Formats: sequence, C-alpha cells, structure tokens
Amino acid sequence: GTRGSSRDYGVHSCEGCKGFFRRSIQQKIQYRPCTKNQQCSILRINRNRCQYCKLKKCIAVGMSRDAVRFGRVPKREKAKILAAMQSVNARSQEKAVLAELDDDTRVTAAIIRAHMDTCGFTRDKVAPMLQQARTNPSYTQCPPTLACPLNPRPVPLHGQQELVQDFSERFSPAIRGVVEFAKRLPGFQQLPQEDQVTLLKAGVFEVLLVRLAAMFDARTNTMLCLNGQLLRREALHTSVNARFLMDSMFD
DNA sequence: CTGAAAAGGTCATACG
DNA sequence: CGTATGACCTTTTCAG
Repeated sequence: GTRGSSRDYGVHSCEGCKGFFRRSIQQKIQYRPCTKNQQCSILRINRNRCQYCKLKKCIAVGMSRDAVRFGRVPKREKAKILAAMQSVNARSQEKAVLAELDDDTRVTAAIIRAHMDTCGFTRDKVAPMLQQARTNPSYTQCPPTLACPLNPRPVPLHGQQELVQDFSERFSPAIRGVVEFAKRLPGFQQLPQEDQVTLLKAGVFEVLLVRLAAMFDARTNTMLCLNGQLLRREALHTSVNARFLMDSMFD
C-alpha cells in the first residue's frame, strides 16, 4: 500500500494493513482457516488473497493486540492498569502475610530470626565481653544521669546541644536496629507508613530495654557498657530516676 | 502552545 | 449488490 512510513501498533505498516489489523481485533473476526497449509507468503501484490494468513503475518511481524484495545498509550489507562497490578500484588502479599500470621510456628520463627539478625546485644554477642569484664573488671565513672549500657563515656559533657548530639549518636545504631527488627516482623511493612511510625514511637524504648537485658548481670549486680566497662548497681543509688530504672531491670 | 506520532473513524470504491 | 479495503481525516497524547 501507500504511505507506509508510519508506525502502527508497534510496527511499520501501511494504512491498509493498519486498518485491516484494527478491524480484525476490534470486531474479533475469526477468518476462515487457510486452505493452503496456512503458509501463504503475504506480498504487496497478493496481500488480500488470504485474510487468515494476512492476520497471521500481522501478528508475526509484531503488531500488538493490546495497542488496538487501549488506544494510543493512554496515560490514565496506564496508571489504572499499574494501580490494578499493584493492588493485586498488595492483595496477594496481604494473603501471604495472613497465612503466615495464622501459623504460630512460622511467626515465632520469623520474629526470632528478625531479633537475632538485628539485635547487637544478644547473649551470644555479649558473652565474650561479659566474660572479659567478669575476669578483669573495670568500673566506669559514668555519671548517674546518663546510666545506660550505651553510654560508656566517663566524662560529662558540657552544653545542652552537645549532650543531645552525643545522646543521639549513641542511640542511633540501637534504634536503627529496632526499626530494622520491626520491618522484618511479618506484616509490619504492609501497614500504612503513618501507623508504622506510631507503633515505633510507642514501642521503641521498651523494645530497646528488653534488648539490653543481656547487659545487666544479676550475678555481679553490675551493668555492662559497650566499651567493656562495668557500672555497679550501688553507684546509681543517688539518682532517683536511674535507680528506679536499674531496680526494674535487676528485679 | 504547537506540531509530530499514533491511535480511532469515515466512506468512496474495487472486487467477488 | 454487499462488503472489505485503504486513502484520508479526527482525536489524543506528549516532547520540545
């Protein structure tokens, strides 16, 4: 045909073949199967001899059925399809999570794995340092107000800003660990982000306390700091807040 | 906003 | 004479 310079349905074609292909797909025409072994060679001169083989060739050279159905790259349609795909995807994910949550054994295993992978203070990891501290004790002069295993620095800092920055520097890795832990809990990632933040805000401190449990040695009544130094329980008796916390941990 | 690209639509007409 | 064809037209989307 003439005017064969345009792209139609993903392939270079003439107006004739374009129209033929569109009609064929739109009207879902089933052409009579080719009588000649379905092997007709379609050339410009004989292209209308066999509709069956003509359509076959259209598809063979790559004309897209979908392009006929949806028009020219419709942006809204594309977004709709994408949204549908994601919703199907989300639904299947949700299904998988529900199935997992239904199986207590799997849930427990997943939580334990998440904890082991993200917690830096498990008994296994702390044991060597604790052993070292027991055999060769070294006691920190950490000020009572900063009583925490994450706070090994013996020298008090000056200035509010410096203190806050130091605090966040020490806690960030541990908090990141808790966040990572939460992300690995079955179903957590499927929650709305807003809810994830709310849950983390509400629970991060308590989770952190539980995670640090291994740092409190009831046998020697001491708290192990990350730098390997120890802090005696009695050393905190002067601070009301810290003492309350320490007592809670040891009792 | 404009014009190119690519999709759908129209309808005189060729052909069986 | 009915219908499939295809040249031409309209619409829609998007890059520049």
